Parts: sequence; C-alpha cells; structure tokens
Amino acid sequence: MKLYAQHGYGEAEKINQGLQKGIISGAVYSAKDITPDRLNNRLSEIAASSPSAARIFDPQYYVSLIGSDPNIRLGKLEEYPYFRIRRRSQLESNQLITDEIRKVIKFQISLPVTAIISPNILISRSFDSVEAVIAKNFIRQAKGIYEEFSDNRPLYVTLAVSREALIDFTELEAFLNDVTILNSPPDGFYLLVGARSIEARTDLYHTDVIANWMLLNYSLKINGYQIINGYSDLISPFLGAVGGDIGCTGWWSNLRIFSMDRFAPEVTGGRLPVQRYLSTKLLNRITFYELGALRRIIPNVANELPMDEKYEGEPERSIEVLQSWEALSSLLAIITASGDSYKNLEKCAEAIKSAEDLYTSIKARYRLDAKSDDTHLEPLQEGMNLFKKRAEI
DNA sequence: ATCCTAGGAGAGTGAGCAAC
DNA sequence: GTTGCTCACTCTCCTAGGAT
Repeated sequence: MKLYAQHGYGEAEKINQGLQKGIISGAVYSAKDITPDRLNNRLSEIAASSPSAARIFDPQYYVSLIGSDPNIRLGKLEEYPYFRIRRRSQLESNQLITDEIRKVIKFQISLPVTAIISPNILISRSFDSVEAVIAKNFIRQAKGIYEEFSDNRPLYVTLAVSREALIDFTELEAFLNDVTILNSPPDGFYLLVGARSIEARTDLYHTDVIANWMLLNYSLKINGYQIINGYSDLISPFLGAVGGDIGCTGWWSNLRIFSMDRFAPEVTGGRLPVQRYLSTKLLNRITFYELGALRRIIPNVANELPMDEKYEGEPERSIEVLQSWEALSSLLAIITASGDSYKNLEKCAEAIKSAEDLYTSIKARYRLDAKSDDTHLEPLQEGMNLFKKRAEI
C-alpha cells in the first residue's frame, strides 16, 4: 500500500518535502482549501518536480447537501464551477445527477491530475435509504459519462459513508452485491468513512467500523477495483493488508479523520495542538515530551527512522506531518509487503501484540496522556477478528 | 468530570509601492 | 501594464487550563 498526502489548509512546503523525501507517493487536494487557479499551478509544479507522483483532486461534492446554514465554512469550494448547495429531493432526478457528474468530470479533465474522481453524496444513515439510492446512481452513471470525454486516465468514484451506515453488516453486503455487478464499472473507488466529529477517537476505533471498513476494501479489491482510502491515517495498514491500494493522511486532525465537521460553522478558537510523534511500535501518536521522557527509560518506543533526530526537543511545526508520513509509510511497507491478505493479517496481529507488550512495560513506569493510551488496540484486534469471520479467511 | 474560552503561530490576502 | 516585494491584517488550526 502507498501513502498519499491529504491536503488541507496551510500547505506551504509540506507536500513538496514529503515527495522529495519519498515518504509519500502522491497527494489528494481538497477544493475547500485552494482556489481553482492555485490548484492548477500546484498540480503543474508537482508534475514538473516529481513526475511520478500521483496528483488527485477531491471535488468535495458531498458538501452540496450540507444544508443552508449561512455560517457553514465552504472556503474556496464556492469558487468551483460545479459547486452549488442542493436539496436532497433535487437529486432524486436522474437527469440532474447526470449533469452534476458531467460538470465535475469536465472541470477535472482540464487539470494536470493523474486520475479523475467523480462525485457522490454522503450516505449518512444507512445503506438502505434514499441517500444510498442516490449514491448508487452516482456510481452507476460515472463511467458512461466519463467516456464522453475520451480521456485515458483512471476514473475513481467517490464512495462516502458515515460510520453509522457502515456498521450494519447486512445492508453493507446488499450494497456490495449491487456495486459489484455494474454494467460499466469505474477503475476504482475513493473511499471515505465519516466520523461524527473529529475529537471522538472511539468513533472509528470501533470493532464493527474496523471490520466493515476492511471488508469494503477486501470485497472491492476481489472484484477488480482499485481503492484509495481517504483520511485513513493509522487505520491504513489494516486496510492495506486486505487489498486497499492507497492510504491518505494530512497535517491537521481534520485531515486524519473524515468528518463533515470540517464544513460546519466554526465553534470557538483554540490553540495549536501539542506536537506529536507517530510511533509505529505503539500504532499511535504520543506527545513530543512523552517521547522525550520514554526514550530514556524505554528506547524501543522510537521508530529508528531519520526523522527521529528532529524530536530531540519540541520539533518545528512543519516537521510533525513529515514524521507521520515517514513512520506510516514504513509501517505500510512492512505490513503489506507480501501482497497476500492472510500473511499481511498475521503481520497486523504481530504488530498489535507487540504494541500491547510495549504499553504494558510503559504503564509500569510512566503515565501517558489520554490520547496516547492503548484504547485503540482492542477494537483493532476485535475488528480484525470479526473481519476474518465475515470474509471467511 | 465536563464545559468553554483565551490566545499564538503559520499561511493566505490584498493594498501600496517601486522597478522595469 | 506587469511583476515582485513588503506590510498589516485575516483566516484557520487546536488544546491547556480556568470555570462550572
């Protein structure tokens, strides 16, 4: 599995540096945080400086149904020619869906992207809902419309699902059956799993969410689709183990977990987050000062990768995401090396087991911050077991 | 234990200006 | 008219720590 940058507010040199260091192999740009003009320039710059890098654009069409709250934060999204606030009832018309897909694809055709992403809405409640019917329509029509443009780049269709909808296994199976018998299938999917909010860590670290997210990757792969997992962050290794092709993560917390919160009216101010260090051994992030303290008593916590030396004290802001990319890409390389799901899953199990052991030895000597603790391990373990049962591996 | 606000830094923006 | 620069300001991010 390869890693892409999930772009957001305040790009600066982060993506350039990630590509130069070879710790990411592409980037997914977000319409909200870049003007159409600048987007075009950035994509061209990357094409020139890193010709082999994947360059993709998420049109964020799913925001169209967010509602009419005047305070929603659309950022630059409104400057895009295809974007308009819609009501769900409008999308019950097949003709409108056709037109919308065409507009979004037409916009991307002129960009120096390496693949096209066709739009979709978010399935927020259930795979058995009006929204899901609309979403299936977006999926069915995409390839046919794309063929009008006689372009030869791969086409990915957005599939955005909330964790609530994903949890229902029976409905998920029925949905997968529909999607795997398409007349004109796309090359793959740009898969997003939405949490209710950015803070709730347990929202996605939940047995059924992990199991079914893995199952989506596994089933789609078996049916010949490529899968780009947007905002997958530390769950990527588990998705890559069972067939996911790409994982993505970015620098802010809203680029590591997908949530419509990103577009909701702003709540309050805040201060910059304490900088964290992604430990591949713990399958989690800890604060830079925890790393500093633990290094002396349990040196095993460090990844032994080049970026470690930037964490002697508090690192520069722009370093944090590079460290995340470096650590995650090395973890992905280890876990998904064999290309065989069964063997990869054994690697995952080993990783969880050694993380548990490491946490045990830390707990005896040091008290960790709540977000740095081991609560993610159990749902990962249980989710993986449930996945195996459901996929009959 | 939970809620809520203060507050700093980096990046983007646009006006103003100078050089060509 | 265009380009490139500075400067002051705005936007966006987020959590520590005081208040409840």
